[in-house]
Amino acid sequence: MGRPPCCDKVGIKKGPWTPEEDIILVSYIQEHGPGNWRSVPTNTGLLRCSKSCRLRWTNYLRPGIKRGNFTPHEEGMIIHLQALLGNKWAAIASYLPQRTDNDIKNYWNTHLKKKLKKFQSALDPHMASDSTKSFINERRSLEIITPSPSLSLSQSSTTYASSTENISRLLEGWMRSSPKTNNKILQQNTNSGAMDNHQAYQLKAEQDGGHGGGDLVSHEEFESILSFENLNNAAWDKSTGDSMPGRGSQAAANDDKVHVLPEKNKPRSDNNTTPPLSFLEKWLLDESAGQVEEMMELSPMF
DNA sequence: AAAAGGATCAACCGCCACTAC
DNA sequence: AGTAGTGGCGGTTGATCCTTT
Repeated sequence: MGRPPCCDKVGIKKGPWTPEEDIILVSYIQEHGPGNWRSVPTNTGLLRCSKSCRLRWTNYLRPGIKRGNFTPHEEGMIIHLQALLGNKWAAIASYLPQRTDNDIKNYWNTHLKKKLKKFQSALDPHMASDSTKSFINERRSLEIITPSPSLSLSQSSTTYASSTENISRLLEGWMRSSPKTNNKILQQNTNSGAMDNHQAYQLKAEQDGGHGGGDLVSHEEFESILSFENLNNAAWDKSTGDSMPGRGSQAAANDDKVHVLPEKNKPRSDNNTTPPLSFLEKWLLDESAGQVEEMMELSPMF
């Protein structure tokens, strides 16, 4: 007997999410907090599987996600962590809380893998088959005598583009495309309290043409709507008694202690090769992040 | 300008781990 | 201890965009 599907496949919508669906999901989570994904499709009327809702939230909609180009520092962290942990994208993502595991995985597969391959072949054609790990270790032994300045993760995020901005953009485009539907949802959400005053105001303003130029909601304003404080206030602990599962709680604790890996994010117990985290933390944050950066600079092809 | 091929990334799938009963 | 339900993870796919010819 196989495992039953996570949801009834009949009538389940697949494929890219529409702005309308995003709004509904965000509104719901804002009110109830993330978690209990099983009930999300039922309670929202979304024709999506619970997994799909969770994925959409964690990979795209949740606050604190940084999108766009990876900085050299981030690249370095990923290369380093991949060499240490292997393809444990969630574990790697916990060290880069503004990035999702999916993003990191995609970036690795589309960019970094090639870069490293090139770099390895350039170093020594015979080395092409050597593992990234040995390469990194070699670099480490070379660089350890020239320690880099300490790095704080916060400094890597000057070009912060949170999902709140994504959503505000989304709202912007959405309002233009289907004002009728939007009016309906606006009313529903406003009535149900799922949308707060600011959101309602924003939608209304857009509809009234008040933002002719298509200005975005100010970052601070929108951030406050979807901030973790709000989510916490809303119903965080209602969900499962958990703090936000997975990387969310990381983002919430994203100030200066991001390198504390939550229990659920720790590599699975079958991965016994993972070095102690304290070691990793120290190494990555104090020492090595800059090393790979330098490595990038060393090679004209990076 | 159009076609072909490559790159990118959002989303899906299947499996595993954890938890409650 | 066994089972079912749920969430989380990593691999993969496929649609779309971009670049090259």
